Amino acid sequence: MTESYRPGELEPAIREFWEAHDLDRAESGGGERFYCLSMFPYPSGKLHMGHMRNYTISDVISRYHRMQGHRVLQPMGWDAFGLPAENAAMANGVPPAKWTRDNIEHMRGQLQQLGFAIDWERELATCDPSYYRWNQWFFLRLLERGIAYKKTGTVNWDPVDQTVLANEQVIDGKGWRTGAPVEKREIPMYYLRITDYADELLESLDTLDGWPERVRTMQANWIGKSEGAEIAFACGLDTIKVFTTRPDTLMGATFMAVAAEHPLARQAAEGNPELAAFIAECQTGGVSEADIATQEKKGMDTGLKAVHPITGDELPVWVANYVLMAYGEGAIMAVPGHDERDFEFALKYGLPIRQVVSLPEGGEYDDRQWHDDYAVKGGHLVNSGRFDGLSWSEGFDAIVAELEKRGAGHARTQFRLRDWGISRQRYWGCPIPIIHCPDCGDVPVPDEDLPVVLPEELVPDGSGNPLNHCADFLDTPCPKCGAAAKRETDTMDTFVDSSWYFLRYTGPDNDRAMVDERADQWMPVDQYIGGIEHAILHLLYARFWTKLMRDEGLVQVDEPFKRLLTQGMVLAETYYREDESGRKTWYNPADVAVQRDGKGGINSAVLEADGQPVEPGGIEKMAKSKNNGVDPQALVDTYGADTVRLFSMFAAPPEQSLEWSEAGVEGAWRFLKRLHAGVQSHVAEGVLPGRRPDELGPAARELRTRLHETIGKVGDDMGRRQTFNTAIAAIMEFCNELQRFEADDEAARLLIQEAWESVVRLIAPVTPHLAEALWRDLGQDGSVFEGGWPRVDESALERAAVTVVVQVNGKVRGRVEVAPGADRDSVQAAAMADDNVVRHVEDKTVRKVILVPDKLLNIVVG
RNA sequence: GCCGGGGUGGCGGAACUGGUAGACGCGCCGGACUCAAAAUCCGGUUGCCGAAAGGCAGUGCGGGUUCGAUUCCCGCUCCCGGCACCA
Repeated sequence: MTESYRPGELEPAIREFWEAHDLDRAESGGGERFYCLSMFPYPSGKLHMGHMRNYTISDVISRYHRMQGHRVLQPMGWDAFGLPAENAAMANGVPPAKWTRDNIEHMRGQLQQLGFAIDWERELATCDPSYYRWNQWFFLRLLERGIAYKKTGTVNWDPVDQTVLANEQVIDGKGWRTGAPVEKREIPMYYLRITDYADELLESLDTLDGWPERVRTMQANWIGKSEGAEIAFACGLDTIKVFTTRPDTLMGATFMAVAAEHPLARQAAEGNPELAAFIAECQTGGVSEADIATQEKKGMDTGLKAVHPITGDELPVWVANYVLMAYGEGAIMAVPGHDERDFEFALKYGLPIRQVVSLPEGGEYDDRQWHDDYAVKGGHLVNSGRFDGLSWSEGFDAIVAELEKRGAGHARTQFRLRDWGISRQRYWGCPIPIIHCPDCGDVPVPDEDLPVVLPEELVPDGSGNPLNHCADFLDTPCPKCGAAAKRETDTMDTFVDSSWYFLRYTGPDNDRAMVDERADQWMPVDQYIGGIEHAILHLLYARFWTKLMRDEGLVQVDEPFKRLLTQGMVLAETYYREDESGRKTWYNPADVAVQRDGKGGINSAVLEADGQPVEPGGIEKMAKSKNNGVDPQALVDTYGADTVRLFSMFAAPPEQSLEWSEAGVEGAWRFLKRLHAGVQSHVAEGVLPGRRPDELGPAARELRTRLHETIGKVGDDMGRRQTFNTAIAAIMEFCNELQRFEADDEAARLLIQEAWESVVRLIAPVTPHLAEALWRDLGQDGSVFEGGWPRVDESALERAAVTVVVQVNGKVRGRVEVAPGADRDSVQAAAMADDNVVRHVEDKTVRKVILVPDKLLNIVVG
């Protein structure tokens, strides 16, 4: 009588065993160090499927490396500051600190139930003063070095709540709570000079060969290095400076456009109420680039004239809403002939459009209809006076040289990347350690007074930062002169917190330094895993911060993350009902019963609670707004952690989005039951640990070949390719073969023992609890994670014959068995013994025969 | 709008360097076991034609390169991620 698989009993017992043997500690064990890091979670309340997936990937990689004999660090912490805690506080009246810490408690318990080999002694939370004091300390160093500086920046302003809004809180140009049209407002903020590092951040992308190409491309485009020219246009007594990537088109500049915030626009508006009104109109709406880039292009003539630096022509100066103050100089020379946005604007306002570069592919230029060819770099200059006939690149150089001669411009490199504004007008964040003194100005908090501790009992109400009304925090003597002064109430962008947490994990207990020598021992992170949505901002800031810490002499690494895996999103079906006013109520998929037709399509969906129908709303990213988050906890309770882990690794490759499916979880559960039963039935006949078979019959030899092919494939999939879905598929496939195999002698039983020992080790990174239990059932001592990774026996891979596919004109017509390495003529001869092949070849002339050795033969006839 | 990625059976996906399209799993169909059901086990399952052998079509759409294209190239389309204050 064999035991059945009961994860509810098995899993906690196995976790106790791990804990008793200290298996999850990074410092335990020997071997090379391997730092496996997952993006730490925001403690939003409950673990969601995205977390589950992220940490399972990380755990599979960690355990795989542990089995390779490495000393693995897999830490965990909490990205604990941020907006959702303030929103929860407004909704429930609970201070963000309490809400956050309660969530951490709950989520830590959930993570522990999933059996992740996390070194919990290194746990950290960014809202703890012991962590954020080092944000403050380092900020002061950056201030000393001139990397941190103060200037104004544009924010979304809700005129009713009198508060700054995050981009997320601006919906269709209106405040999310008040519905009031949002305004742009200029306020003073602290910035970090990330642009000083733009070149290095761009160039060292080339060294990151363990990163996905798409992430490197996105970062390179974000940094956006472009070679061009800075050109000065005289405008009365002022000068309008512009940057252009196409100085070769200078002779086609027909007007100038400046941002609404540009000083010249302001100046021109003083005597021009119509223009002032237009500029005010430009001040409405959100500040996000997506909003600005999609809004209708609008502009107004300022009446000012700029002088073309070469022709001396007067160009009208317009204010245009598509010119960004934050990019370049806040002004452009408009070349409608060769820039799509300028073209569209010129067409709308009847401004001249002039072709100055011929089309590279020839063809007619039509100034009523834009074609993408007009912006292509190529062709030669036309309508450009003495520059006519030069190629576009010769024209580029000649015009820049001419501008330099006249003192009106020079070649320049421009980055799209802007300096990083880190000030947030919010309570639940790391206080910026500055004191404002009426006499001394902005005074840095002295190091010995750090940390500036955030009061934790405040409850924000939506109308601004409660720190502004908290006298205990606000009032403090000036460190310089001792006079009454006020603390800065802005807090830091939470991206600051997440830009160096991976360094703190290496020495979280150090209360005298930000990091110590242990950082250099563990860094760089060997494997980083996180959502693709972080491909640009977080990863760029973390790279930047690492370089800042390097330049401060705190660490030696240039780049923090050697290898990066960007996991896809977790998606789920959405369901809703619409009321008369068109307002949608979203229902959680777990509460909806779906009837499917015979072919698998959805017939009907009803809410289980009332049996009434709900509408399917499509498959979307699991999110609160659509109420389609599936709680992993319920699944863990039903099936155990191993089943949920197995499904989430099996359902899709890690980089792709994953559609949640309860039915798929059932499949994973069935496989584990079969695996358990298979091992048990072998064990029931007696275990034979450590012995290997020799003399095997043909069927057994084939099974052993398949076993060692599987070991090779799974190792490659888990290590090099990181396609855990195909690794699991290969294990399942082999198990199917193994369970069909019947042992008829001692050697075959030894093979079955070898096979189960190998299967258990191959699956161990994915389903660690079950694997650990089965390892012991197979008569092994100690932990499966200390038992090593199975080795491929090369001699088992040799086969007597291979199957070669035979094609005629590219269509499969047969298969032949030949000796490995058989040459073209002998494979062709074998193929001509196949009736079906002969039928397609006879009566025709063989024109060509192509052999892909051991795989395919294509006979081309005609 | 700009940058990046994706689209393959009823569904999730596989096919790694241009070489058998659909591995593995789900679902469905049939069968075994059972008084019955569940669980489990066995078989089938891209579509069309065919009793079968086999044939034809087929990887979002339109074209191209090649003996051979899911894979490479050109054009389109739809979906997803990011766009600097969501994290």
